[in-house]
Amino acid sequence: MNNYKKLADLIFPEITETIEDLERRYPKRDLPAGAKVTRFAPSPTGFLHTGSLFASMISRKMAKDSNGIFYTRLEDTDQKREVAGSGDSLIDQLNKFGVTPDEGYLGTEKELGNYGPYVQSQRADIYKVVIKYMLENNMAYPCFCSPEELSEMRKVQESKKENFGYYADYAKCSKLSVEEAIERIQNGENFVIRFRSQGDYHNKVAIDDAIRGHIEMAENDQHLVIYKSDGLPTYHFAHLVDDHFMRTTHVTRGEEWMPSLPMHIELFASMNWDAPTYAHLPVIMKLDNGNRRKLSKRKDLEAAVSFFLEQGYPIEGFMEYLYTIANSNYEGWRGENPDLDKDEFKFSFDKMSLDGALFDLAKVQFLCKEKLGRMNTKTFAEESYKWAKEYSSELANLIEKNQPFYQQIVSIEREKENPRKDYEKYSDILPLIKFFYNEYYNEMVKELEFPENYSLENVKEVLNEYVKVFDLELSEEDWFNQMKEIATKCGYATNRKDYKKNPEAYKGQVSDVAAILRLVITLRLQSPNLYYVMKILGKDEVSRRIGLFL
RNA sequence: GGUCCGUUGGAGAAGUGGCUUAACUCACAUGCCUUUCACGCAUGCAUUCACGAGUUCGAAUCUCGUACGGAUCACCA
Repeated sequence: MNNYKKLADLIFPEITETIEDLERRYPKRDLPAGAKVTRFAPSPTGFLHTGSLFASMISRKMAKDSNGIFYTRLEDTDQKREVAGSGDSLIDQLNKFGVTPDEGYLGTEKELGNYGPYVQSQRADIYKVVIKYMLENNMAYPCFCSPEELSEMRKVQESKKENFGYYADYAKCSKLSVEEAIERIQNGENFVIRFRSQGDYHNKVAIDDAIRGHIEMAENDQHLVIYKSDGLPTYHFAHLVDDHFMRTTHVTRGEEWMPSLPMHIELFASMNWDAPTYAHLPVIMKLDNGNRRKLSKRKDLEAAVSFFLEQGYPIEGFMEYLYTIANSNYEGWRGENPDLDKDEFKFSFDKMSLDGALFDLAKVQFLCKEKLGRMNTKTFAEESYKWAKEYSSELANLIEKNQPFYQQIVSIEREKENPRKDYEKYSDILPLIKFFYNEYYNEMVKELEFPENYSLENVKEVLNEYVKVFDLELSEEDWFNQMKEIATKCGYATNRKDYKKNPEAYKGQVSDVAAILRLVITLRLQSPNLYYVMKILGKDEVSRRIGLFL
């Protein structure tokens, strides 16, 4: 037995499986030509980030468009940062946005597929098989350097203006003999395992990125840690092993990973494995004091996907926005195909921009207003109720009290060519429809004040005239003719042109007459079409409200 | 400090040497329509593509330099 093997057996005596065993256990996937296998691999450190949703949405779409597989994997190798329960909420939120995995981690104790386990902390033995192999072949070695030594080393490098890290002559433990390593381990010293890089910083590696095209970077020469003292692998090593054995073809991830690309390339090459195709996605940005920076969960509400859920932005509208920043030709396609499902659009990597888009809430709002405005009444009522049950008990109670009434309210100026678009999110509903409900009206009415240009006498005069002819059975046209008659009687112009021509001759115009009625009935200067509002409130309630003022 | 990436209006962008007097979408402004608001319609909003130099009959598009912005350099992912 050679000494490398002895070292490997000393560290991992329990591991008897080989790489070949793993290759057999996780065979190449049987998929149609060109099918992409993609993944979303979050760490359970909090809630779903908008940038992560963006990346996972693209991964899923790429797989779907090619009849491939999109799977999820939980990267929980950092126990310190782990937030209990966040794995489940990650999956839950992903599903809410329609980014549903075909395979993989589906929540605690739930997974689907033959390439698992899909939770990294449960894959320790798999990683160990590969590390043992690397140890046996002197591709990796134990390192006994303490954190203090390492930070000391970094200070030296900083002062000498050299590259930071564990490489070349700085890689002290790479120079240790196997015999010495064995001895120190037998003495119970703490250690990690590092990859023995063969790279030379002065050479270049050529890499093809699916989005950025051909790039050249310096070769990796860092002896990175692959196995931590807690027995778990680092990200880089888990990426190598998992994406190989899960047979990932395309790794789509944020551009913050670009600098570690040479490292990953070397890792794959050292094992003689084909590296996946990489696609480094632009990061969504935000303007902060004139500078762009990454959307930050700490500073920006929009960075957490839960914000949009809580506010009640319609999922479809929000995803529409993500699509427009993902592929530059999407908006044009949407313009030509307003009625097709967005899934029918085919994504391509070369229509992705290279620098990150500034997150544009105004555009999200526009798209959401579009979606909500064009929903039919039934869907709108259902969806808003679904939202209310989860996020606004106040609205939910109101709806439950009288569902048909609620449907009528939200049906105003809906299901027509140019529908009304006054909601951008479900949380906008309640404040805008409160006045329909007596319990709110009776409270709010106490605070009503007429604007200066409506004197008390004028208000009374108009209301008195209206009471005389009050009739809700009329057609909209006849109803409006009543308004005009009242206008004439009380000294208002019946149309805008007359008033503009000779403003001195009138108290105002019909719109002022309508405004008086509107104020009394809705307590607001703006409301949906008054005629419909009154019809929905009904004769009794409308006369009650007018009566209150007279 | 090293390395990599990027730079077309307020935002997203099209454009890859002449068809560009720089598409389209959002925002903004003005006007029209209108019982208010929202909708809708119309018009306006980069004489110029970060800057400088070069190549060319011709450059937003090619080359070089400068500036600016971003990412990253952990036993975090």
